Amino acid sequence: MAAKTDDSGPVLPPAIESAWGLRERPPKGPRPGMSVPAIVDAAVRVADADGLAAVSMSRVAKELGAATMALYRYVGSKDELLRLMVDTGYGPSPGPPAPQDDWRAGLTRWAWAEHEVLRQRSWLLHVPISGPPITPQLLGWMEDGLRCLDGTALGEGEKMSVLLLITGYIRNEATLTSQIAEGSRAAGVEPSEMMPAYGRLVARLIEPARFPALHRVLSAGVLDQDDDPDDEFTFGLDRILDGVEALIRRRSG
Amino acid sequence: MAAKTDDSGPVLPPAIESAWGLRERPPKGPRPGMSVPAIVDAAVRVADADGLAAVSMSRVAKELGAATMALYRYVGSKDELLRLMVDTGYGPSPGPPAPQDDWRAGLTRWAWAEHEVLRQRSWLLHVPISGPPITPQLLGWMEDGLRCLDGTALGEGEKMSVLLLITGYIRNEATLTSQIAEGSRAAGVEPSEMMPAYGRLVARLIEPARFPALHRVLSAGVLDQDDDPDDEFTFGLDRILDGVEALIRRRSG
DNA sequence: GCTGTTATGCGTAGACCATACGCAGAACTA
DNA sequence: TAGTTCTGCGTATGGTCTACGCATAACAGC
Repeated sequence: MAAKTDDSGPVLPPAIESAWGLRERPPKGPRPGMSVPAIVDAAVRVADADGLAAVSMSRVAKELGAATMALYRYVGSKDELLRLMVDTGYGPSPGPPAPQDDWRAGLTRWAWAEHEVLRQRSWLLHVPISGPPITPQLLGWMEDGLRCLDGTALGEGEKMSVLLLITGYIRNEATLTSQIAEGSRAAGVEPSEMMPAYGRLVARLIEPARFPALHRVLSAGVLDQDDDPDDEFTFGLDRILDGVEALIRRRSG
Repeated sequence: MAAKTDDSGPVLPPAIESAWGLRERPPKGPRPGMSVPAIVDAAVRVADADGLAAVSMSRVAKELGAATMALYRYVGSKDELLRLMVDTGYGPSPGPPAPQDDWRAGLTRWAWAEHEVLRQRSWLLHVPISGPPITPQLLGWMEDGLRCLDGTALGEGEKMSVLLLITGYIRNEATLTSQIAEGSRAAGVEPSEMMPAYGRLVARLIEPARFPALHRVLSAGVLDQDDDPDDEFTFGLDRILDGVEALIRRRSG
């Protein structure tokens, strides 16, 4: 977590302060042989290649040709490194909404951008997040999302709530999708066969009398057709945006 | 993950089959000194008391007065134990909707039930879930949720999607809430002071010119008032249900 | 240029963790 | 009674994070 408090408020770990550019190198002592960004980049490279589980301090150090313990001069703990990895992994935010976009078009574009990041870097979903965002790029994403709601009749608190709602949805959807992908790889099943296999398994386990609704869903073959995962994403997103739209209309009227 | 496949489809790990009551004790050999449920209960007890991080095989074994390796006669791996812990941790599902409830009232009650479970057992959120539910109680929750949508004009696939949307929202909301609680404990800050402290920290970090929308939210004091977390939950849930309602109306009309 | 201060790189070691393997003995069948 | 099979679990392997302390490098001030 972030934060001990002193008179000037909560205090950031050194490595995160340096991500904000708030830290100058002390004039004395030997020149550092590495840098926080180099370490974070190496860790991200490992995660991209072999998944988050492969990210150990020794593996990252090896990637850099350094000794394990050398890293601890730059990051306070592995948790801190993970936080910085998330910031780098998300990358720069997609930018403010285009001028011609209304709030819905803007948020949709924003949502797809996050969706795309999580699709390409599913290890981001496995990082145990331990608090609200405090790193520069993540706050950039938040800023750009909030801007989409500029000009709506929502209160500031409501804008934040809406954004939380949407980003939560995106993460959740991405988590489910990546679980299917990882599960199919682990079981050696074609990704397209994963949900049908799951459906058959559940059908064998449940008694129709005790699980009538579930049985009906399975009988309808819902899990057998492998529809485009993007359709599923669009479905949920549209439901949520419909709900937000209803709220905005109420506030406007 | 679940599943190797043979002719009869995916196959369950033994301990999970036994959770479905599909396994009789072999007639030979010494009588087992423990049981899968006893192990799972002990693990749940540890998680309830000291969090998921405290759940190690040796700690669970100690809880039972057994040797670490003895557990592996009952569960195939720690992952399997975690899966069973989730099933036990969720507990029995809240039951089918009351007859007088419409879909919205039913789903609202269902959502609050899951919300309550996750509030009391926040370690459930930290279990890395590795696939769709295959344990009895979890499928019971799914069944009861689906039943709330019986009688609506939604297709079976849409019902499932709606349920996924809602349960994802609940988990997400609970995750955020528990992060605040855990963060405040870790930092030694009053829970009610957590978000204000976060607000002050971000306000110090960001330049208003580069983060105008975020700055506006902070200036509005959104994070300073500690509103009832239940209100936040209600807000998001109502947004989503509004969206679902719009869909149902469209399908009906 | 010398000395004191401070930071870096990193080796060692400790405290955990999951779990593969194999053996002794218990409880059943034939 | 002999054979089979399953349980309990001791031992050992290889992995994790990270606390600590030492040698060395680079600067500041005299």
